[in-house]
Amino acid sequence: MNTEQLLDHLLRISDALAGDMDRYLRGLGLTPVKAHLLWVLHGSGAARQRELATALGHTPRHVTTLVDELITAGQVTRRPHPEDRRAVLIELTPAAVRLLDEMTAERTVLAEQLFGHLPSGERTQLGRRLADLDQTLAVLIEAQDS
Amino acid sequence: MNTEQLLDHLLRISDALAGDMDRYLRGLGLTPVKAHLLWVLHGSGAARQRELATALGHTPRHVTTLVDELITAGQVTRRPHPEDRRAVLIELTPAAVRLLDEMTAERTVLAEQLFGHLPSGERTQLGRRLADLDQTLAVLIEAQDS
DNA sequence: TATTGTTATACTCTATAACTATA
DNA sequence: TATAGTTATAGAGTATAACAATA
Repeated sequence: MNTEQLLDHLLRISDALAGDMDRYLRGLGLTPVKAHLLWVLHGSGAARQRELATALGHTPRHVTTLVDELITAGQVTRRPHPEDRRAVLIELTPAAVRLLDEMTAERTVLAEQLFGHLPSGERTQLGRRLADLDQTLAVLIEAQDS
Repeated sequence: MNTEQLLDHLLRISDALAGDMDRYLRGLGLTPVKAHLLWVLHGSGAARQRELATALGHTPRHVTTLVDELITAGQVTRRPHPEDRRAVLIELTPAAVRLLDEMTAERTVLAEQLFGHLPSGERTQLGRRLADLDQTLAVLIEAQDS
């Protein structure tokens, strides 16, 4: 098997995975960016919109829109920052926490479907390869950015 | 290494790969769909817009827009279908053929950067795993669609 | 003077529907 | 009556710039 065939497989897998994720998120009424925003909040607890914008790599203006829509959907709340009257704090609602739990469970199922049948030794080996690829790509992209 | 860690790596690789492709295509003045359209033409030769719409999974209306823009960019031409006066035939220009050649070369380089260092035996083994994943995902997605 | 977030505006990508010319 | 493609229109997602309130 030559390197181009390997890349070909990898690209097809990426496409399928991304498409699958997108469909799943749409089914929950989330765009990929909104889901990302919820995950960021899940990890950090309450956050300013400015912080969310930085974490997501989007404009503050865009975060305003996202937060507005997530509030309408009942997944986050906005409240004044106790110490900085310019800022607001965004927090997950209990409904969003439940949603994220469900997404985590779904992800566990997918992981099991994809890799569950591999014997432990092969899992380890595949893990090494994937970590390696992950790393190589990060380096390549870093290099391009400069 | 557990299955979730494997999925985690795979998702990060997918993201990086998709982002990298997108940036590269933007640099060439192409959106992912336009690049796809050019590849379809590369494979099929001249084609009707209706055929392109089906191949890309998009609406005929959208193909009209894409073709308009690709004509402006000098990458395809539109000419009347010789036998069906309702239809038009879309063809690649020599400039587009050169562009696709360049993209192919770029892809070869990436494949080599990602997998070139692997000894042949490990390449074969990784190839099997990836083909397997590819297949598993296809089955899962098929199942969801029904 | 700098920062947080919002109002106003616009651009890109994609979709639906109605229509014209032809089969 | 059905098909190929276009005109008209609209929606989602994202960006820039100008601005108000606060630091």
